[in-house]
Amino acid sequence: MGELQKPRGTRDVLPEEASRWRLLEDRARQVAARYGYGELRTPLFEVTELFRRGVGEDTDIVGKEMYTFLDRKGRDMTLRPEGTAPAVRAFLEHNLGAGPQPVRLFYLQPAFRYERPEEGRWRQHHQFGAECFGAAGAAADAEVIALAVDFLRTAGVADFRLRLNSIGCPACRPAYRAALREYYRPLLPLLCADCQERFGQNPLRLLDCKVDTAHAAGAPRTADHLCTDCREHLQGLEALLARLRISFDRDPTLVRGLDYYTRTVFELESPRLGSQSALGGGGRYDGLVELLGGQPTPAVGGGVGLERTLLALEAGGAPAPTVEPPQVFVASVGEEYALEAMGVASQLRSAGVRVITDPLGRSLKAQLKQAARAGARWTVILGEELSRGVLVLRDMAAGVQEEVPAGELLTRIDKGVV
RNA sequence: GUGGAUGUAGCUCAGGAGGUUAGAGCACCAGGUUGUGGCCCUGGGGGUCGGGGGUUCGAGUCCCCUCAUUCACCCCA
Repeated sequence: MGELQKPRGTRDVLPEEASRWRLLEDRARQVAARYGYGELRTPLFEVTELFRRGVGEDTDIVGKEMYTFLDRKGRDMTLRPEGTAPAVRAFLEHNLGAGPQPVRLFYLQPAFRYERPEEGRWRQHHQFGAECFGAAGAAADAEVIALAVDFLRTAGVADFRLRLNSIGCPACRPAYRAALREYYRPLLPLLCADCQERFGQNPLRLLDCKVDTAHAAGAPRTADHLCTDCREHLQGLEALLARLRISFDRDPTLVRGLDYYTRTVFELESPRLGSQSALGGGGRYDGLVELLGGQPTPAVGGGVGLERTLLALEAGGAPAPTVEPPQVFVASVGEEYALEAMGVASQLRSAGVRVITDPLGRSLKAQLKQAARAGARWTVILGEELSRGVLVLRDMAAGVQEEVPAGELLTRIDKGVV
């Protein structure tokens, strides 16, 4: 390795892999269109304050994972670590709340988090996300979840699990939080160091402690402490998912690390991915729009990680899509015909044919080898017969060739290639 | 951020408990065919042995540091 390497936790996508990416992105756009979501493109960076307020000061993302820098005028900026806060900002900045509701937006974009990289977790990753503003009912939750599930299915991910929970709302969460504290207080000395901290800051996250699941198992359950509205919302969502034939597991320990969620939270996970198993996730965030300065607006959203989707596809043995090979290789015999080759190639390209030539002045033998390797259906050979106005057209698969008048080349190829 | 593993050609890997010019297969290039590919034969180009420092007469091989990857934790996409 040289001294100049890509930054830690980032990846290069070479042509072969890029075709996988294009396919996946196409699928994402198709699915978004089928659900009526319009594409949103926001800047790669935002003022840091947006994430501090939007994502939450106590979260891991804001606390230790942001790529933050001062610009030349000393303004505090951050590479976007997630998509929801910028979407809300754009929703407000363009006053989308004034138009027809709900407002449905999707994005296909990178996000940046300063974490320790490993397989499945990178410092720059890409998300397909969807946000729905202005719909308070469970139908919107179901729609966003269905969209994410639909995307994974359309992409070809064979098996994944949907986990679902409700973490309540400002009306019922305080009481639940208090109940949790009451339960955990006597256990406090037994908890892991992280959990001792969580106890004070965000007791809900005590639930997804993996160090000691025994404690969480006996803890008060969210479902038993939801207010009537939240309980009905969750029941409504479950009924809708059942109607959509989307199976799910209720998981009372599912909390998620972002502060803005209310009621519904969900995660999609793959059994094939090892420790970074979440393919996607999301939830409802009814308080966020107001928190960022707008009118109270219910909203729900979610995202799916593209890298992890690709990993799950490969783990599931999905075949790699092929790069489109050239249709024609134009070969020439000797330097004197190299110019002619460029001309013929140019003419074919104007007609929309995918053509390559040999820029290295190699032997005909080597050129045919290149043609075969590149997967060209035809090889055009230019040599002395050009003086008679003909060239040689070789069918690479069949291994046969014939002389063709130069003027008929395009029609011959068209017939064969189409 | 914590703990562990790994790091030799483009790729997959050999290099017995330090010893002379670091190897193989595949890939790449050329020749065998003065104008013809996929097979075969012959030859060739490629390596700061991840990087730096140290021990030693001598280090790919031992020690330290560092970088990268990877496994788990943490967290999430």
